[in-house]
Amino acid sequence: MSGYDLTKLFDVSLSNVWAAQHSQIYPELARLLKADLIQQVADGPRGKKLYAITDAGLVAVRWWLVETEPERAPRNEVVLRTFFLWLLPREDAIAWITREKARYEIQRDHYAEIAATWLPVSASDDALRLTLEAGIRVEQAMVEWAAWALVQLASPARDADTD
Amino acid sequence: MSGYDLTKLFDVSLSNVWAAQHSQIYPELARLLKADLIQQVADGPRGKKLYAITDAGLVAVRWWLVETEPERAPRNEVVLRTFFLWLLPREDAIAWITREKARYEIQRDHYAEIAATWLPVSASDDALRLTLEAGIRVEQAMVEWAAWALVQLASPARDADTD
DNA sequence: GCCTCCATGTAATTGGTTACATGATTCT
DNA sequence: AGAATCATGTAACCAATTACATGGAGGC
Repeated sequence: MSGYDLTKLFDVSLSNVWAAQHSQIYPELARLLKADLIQQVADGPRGKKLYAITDAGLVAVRWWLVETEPERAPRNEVVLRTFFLWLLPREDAIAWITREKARYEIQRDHYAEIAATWLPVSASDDALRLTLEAGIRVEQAMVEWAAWALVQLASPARDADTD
Repeated sequence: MSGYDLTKLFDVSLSNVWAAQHSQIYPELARLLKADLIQQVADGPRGKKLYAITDAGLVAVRWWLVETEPERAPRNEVVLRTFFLWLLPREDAIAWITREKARYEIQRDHYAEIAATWLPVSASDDALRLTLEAGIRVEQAMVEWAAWALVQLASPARDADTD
C-alpha cells in the first residue's frame, strides 16, 4: 500500500476506532522504512510509492499484538458529558439523550448494513467482520443505555432546580 | 474544588472516560480563572486554593453540553488490534480474545459493584449513576462480543497459515 | 484548457504525558 | 525525626490536527 491508500483506508473504515491524517501517515511511513519494518516494492504514477511489510515488520506487529498492553480506558466524550447532565433542566437533558440515542441507532444500522452483505474472501476479512460485530454490539448497548436513561429521567425525582 | 481535588476526582472516577494529570489541570484552572469562568472562593492549608464556577462558567458549560458536538469516533485500541488478529496463528488469536474477555468481565463487575451499593443524595449522583450504567452495558457488550468472536474463531475456516 | 482527483510532503499549533521541582502538614 | 500525603506549579517532550505547499494524470 501507499501513503495515499492508507489515508483512504483510515478515512473509510479504520477511523471508527483510530483516526490518522495523511500528514501523520507519510512521516510514519518514512520512519518505518528507515527501521526496515516496511520496504518500498514499486513505483506508481504521479510519484506513488507502494510499500510492503518486511519479515522484521511482521515480527514487530505480532509482538505489539500479544506482548504489549492496549489502552483500555479510552475516552468517551458522550459519557463524559453525561457526568454533567444534571446541570441542565430535565427537558433539555431528555432532549440531549434522545438525540444521542438516534445517533447510536444510525451508527448501529450503518455497521449492521455492512455486516449483512459481508462476503469474506480472506482471513483479514474475517478479522474485519469481528471488528464490525464489536461496533454493532457497542452501538446497540448505547442505544439500550439511552433508552434506560430516558426512563430514569422521566421518573419525577430531581432536576437542576430542585437540587 | 481545588486542583488537587480535581486531580483525585479524575484519578478515581473520571479517568474511565477522560484522563487528566495535575500538570494539565493547574494551567487549565489558571486559564479558566483568567476567563472568569471560575473564581477562587477560599484558601486552605498548604496553599490550597478552592475554586467555584461562576455564572458565566455555568453558561459556558451548558453551551458546551447542548450546542457543541461530542467526538463520536473515539479510539478503541482493542478493536483496532482485532483488525490485525488474522496475523496471528489461530491459537494465539483465541488466547488473546480470551484474555480480553476476562478484562472486560472484571471491569463490568467493578462497575456493577459500585452501582449495587449506590445511594444517590444529589442530582449529580443521579448523573453519575447514568455514566456507571453506560460503563456496565458497554463492558457487558464487549464480553458478549468476545464470546461470539471465540465461537467464530473455533469454526474451522482459516488461520494465518491457510491464507 | 480546465477541473477533479491522485499523490506526497512540511510547518505550525494544540493537547496531553512524563519528568522536574518545591514546600507544608500530618501521622507514627 | 522521618515518612507519607497534601498541594501547587513548570519544563520537556511526544502525538496528533490543521494548515500550508506542490505537482502529476485523467476526464470532459
